[in-house]
Amino acid sequence: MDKAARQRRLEQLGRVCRERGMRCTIQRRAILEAALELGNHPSAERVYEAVTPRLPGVSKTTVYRALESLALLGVITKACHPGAVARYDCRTELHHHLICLHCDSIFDISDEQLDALVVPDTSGYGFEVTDFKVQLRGICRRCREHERREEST
Amino acid sequence: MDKAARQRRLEQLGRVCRERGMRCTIQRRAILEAALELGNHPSAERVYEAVTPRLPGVSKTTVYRALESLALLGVITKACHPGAVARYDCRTELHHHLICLHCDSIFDISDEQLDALVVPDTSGYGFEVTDFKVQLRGICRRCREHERREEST
DNA sequence: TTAAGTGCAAAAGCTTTGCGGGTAG
DNA sequence: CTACCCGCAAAGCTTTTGCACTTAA
Repeated sequence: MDKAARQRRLEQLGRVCRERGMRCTIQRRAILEAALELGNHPSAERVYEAVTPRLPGVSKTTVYRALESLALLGVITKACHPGAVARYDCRTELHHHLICLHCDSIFDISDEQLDALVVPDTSGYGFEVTDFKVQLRGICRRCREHERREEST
Repeated sequence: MDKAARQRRLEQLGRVCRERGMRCTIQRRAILEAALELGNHPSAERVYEAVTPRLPGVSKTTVYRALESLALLGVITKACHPGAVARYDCRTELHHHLICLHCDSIFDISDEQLDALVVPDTSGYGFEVTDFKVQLRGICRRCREHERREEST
């Protein structure tokens, strides 16, 4: 994501905060910035590492709380993946995930056909769909190469 | 899932174990049985509770390890959802998930249109897709009713 | 027989909570 | 000014690990 785009996201944060009566603190701004620069579905831990240099002394608690707040505001979203750690997704536009069942990596993928998916009627379940995401599960390049190397020995 | 179906799954376990040189222990059988009876995407904790009465003294460690093994064997799969705890999915046939962003519940949904989804070419990423799943994200009936009740007060 | 699997206890993460003090609006 | 937010420390959960013992094949 380029600098201008990140700038726009920070402005979005300010706007959304005002709308919801939440504060746009330097911590939240810095944490959003760091998450945007990291890009690829960082864990809270990774974000913490990235924020520390630009905001020395920030606490891990704050990172957790800020990410939760940002997700609540809809500025980022919680990512869904197999495994234990919560991961965050900084892209808000519709996109999908390649999930490696071996190393738990997540890769973004954009595809018009996937976007055009027809969401079925879920009113029978009383369920209100707000969003959808396609998970393509399998093995990533790195893990495949690893496996091949092990087989050849 | 009815008794006959569960029986078939236990036989599947035996078969797959033999193929892969893994043992079909009473623990693994009991843990699979418990997971099948629970049905709805149980956490390791829930499975542990369900196994205990039928296999007193089983350790939580074993439940974790057995679920991991069962997933490795492909007898169950790890579910992917937003939130921290690992969840397991006992249905192996193609199906999709309604995910409540509020309470993290997962509901199964079957839909031919979703099943017919065209998996895009991911060879450019070096990624080999083995499986896919559509996540429809939103708010479940219960959480919606909760919200409505709170608003009216 | 014997390698894979299990139980126990303890450690290792990841995440949340309570509280006093700080600060954006 | 004051309600919201932060940092700290400590607790709470889930999950993993090391090791000696057991057991399925």
